[in-house]
Amino acid sequence: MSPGHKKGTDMANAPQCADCKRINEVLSRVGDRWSVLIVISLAQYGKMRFNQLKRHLGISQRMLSLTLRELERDGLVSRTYHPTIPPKVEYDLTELGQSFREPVRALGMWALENLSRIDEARSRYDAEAEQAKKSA
Amino acid sequence: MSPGHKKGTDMANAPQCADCKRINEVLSRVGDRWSVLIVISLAQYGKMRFNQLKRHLGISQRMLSLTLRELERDGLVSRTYHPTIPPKVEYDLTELGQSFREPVRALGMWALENLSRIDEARSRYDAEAEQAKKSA
DNA sequence: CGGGATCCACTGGGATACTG
DNA sequence: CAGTATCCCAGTGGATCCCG
Repeated sequence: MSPGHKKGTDMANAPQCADCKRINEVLSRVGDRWSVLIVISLAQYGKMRFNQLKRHLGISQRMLSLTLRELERDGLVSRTYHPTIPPKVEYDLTELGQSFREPVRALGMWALENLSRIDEARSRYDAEAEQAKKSA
Repeated sequence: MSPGHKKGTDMANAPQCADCKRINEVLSRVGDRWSVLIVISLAQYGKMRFNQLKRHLGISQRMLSLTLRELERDGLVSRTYHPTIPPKVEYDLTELGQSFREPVRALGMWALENLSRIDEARSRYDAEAEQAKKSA
């Protein structure tokens, strides 16, 4: 397989619990940043073209192409090629991709709602760490 | 900061849309595999000790320690140190961590339900790719 | 037991440059 | 326009050894 882009952990022979392995497997598939962002974009705007996605996401065309292929392979995204000149390719969510929107949105909403709280916790933590360092 | 573990993309000066940046930021925080798995474990079993988590997840102690610190910093996990001999440290979810369970569970459920469908799509895709290669 | 410090391999991912 | 192919660096993360 091409350079870069290979997912999943193997960790020699991880003796972990079956559930974790399962979930791990799952996250390895659709869990990366770009996949999620692509799905969200398509969900929001419908059919999109390659460069349109590229500009919208601020993703390098390498990662876009790689990730789109994976998503197509996983059956979340459909790719339609129009052999015109210049060529035109449109990407869209499949049924499966659509069904993925909900959980993703839930996670996104939580994140948006709690980002500030996380930031607070961080500064608090960092401040305390700073204190601890001074009294050394 | 210590070796390894730094999240987030910068992509030079990504001209992407604000939403995407925001979501990206969010995913950078609590979006990695280990964070999710740790939260799930704690959610399921309650307070857990270091090596207990380690064994349960099949995670290297380096990543466990790193990830736990991040989670504590982000205010999702609490750390209680018992200065006994031998020492005993317990990790648990905070309120914020608890609230994170729901969206995570939603995602997990979707994944579990659709894993087989993804697998199907994959073999289909791979088979077709194989075909295409033969007629070359 | 609960980590910190090192070392090292692999991979994610950006920057070109080239093709159809 | 829609990619593919290279190159290459930085970050991720496992393995080890060590210490209180």
